Amino acid sequence: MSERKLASTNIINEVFLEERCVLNKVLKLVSQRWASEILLLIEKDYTRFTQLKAQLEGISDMVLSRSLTELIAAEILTKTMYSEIPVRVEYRLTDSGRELVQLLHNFCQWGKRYVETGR
Amino acid sequence: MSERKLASTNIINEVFLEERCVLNKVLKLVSQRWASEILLLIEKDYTRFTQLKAQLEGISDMVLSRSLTELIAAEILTKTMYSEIPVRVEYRLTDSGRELVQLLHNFCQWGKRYVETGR
DNA sequence: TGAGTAGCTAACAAAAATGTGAGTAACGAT
DNA sequence: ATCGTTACTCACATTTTTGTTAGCTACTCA
Repeated sequence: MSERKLASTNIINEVFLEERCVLNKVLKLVSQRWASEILLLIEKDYTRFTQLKAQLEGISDMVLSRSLTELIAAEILTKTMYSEIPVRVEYRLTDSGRELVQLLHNFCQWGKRYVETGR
Repeated sequence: MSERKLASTNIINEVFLEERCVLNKVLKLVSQRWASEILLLIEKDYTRFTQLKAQLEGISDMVLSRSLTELIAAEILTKTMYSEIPVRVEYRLTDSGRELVQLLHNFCQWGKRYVETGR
């Protein structure tokens, strides 16, 4: 309590882990709230903003938008805008995104076998 | 700003996702800070508290202890205490834990192929 | 002119995750 | 009697994640 830290230990630890194994970056990405569901929905062909929003009860425009932006930055999704009226925007999985979704399905199966016991 | 929420939207959304697919519970578990590294270290036979701590630069006793407790609660790890002097405690993977670690290796490989491009 | 549609964004607030610092137990060695 | 060891635990502070509210654009239809 005597001195202040210049960089938060929180970040130092995060960097330590991310440099130790890229796994930690991957987990951070997909474990963000809504991220995995968004990927699964897009895989099932819910490719538009409004379609995703309709499936994700409780999400706000802003939160959905922020999540999509992060997945695009990670090159897991692409965004295509069509000059129609009103505007149409489609989100799709990249090749790496498609592979990632397969890994998510594996986690899901693991969970069904070992977790599936109430909250 | 006019009214208070009885249950936080945060929790409502979390429950929505966890009920939608067990995947969300699994991700939450393994994406907790240090969790994946702890599992990988135990797989490599760093089974004691002090051994783990020595490998995880920057972690405090309390944080390591909390992480281990959560992994035990999820039945991914077991804890065995030996009445020696001083006390010896060993953490080991359960069967489901061993399977989970395999899935983590897959994620790691995905990351090596597609992320591995600086922070 | 006013309402509706699709898809956003910024500033801020609430909540959860993560970390700190000090303390504990039980025993052996000095 | 005090120190060192291993393996913790508690109350609380900090930082990050997640959500809220109120906007905006650009165009169409009535």
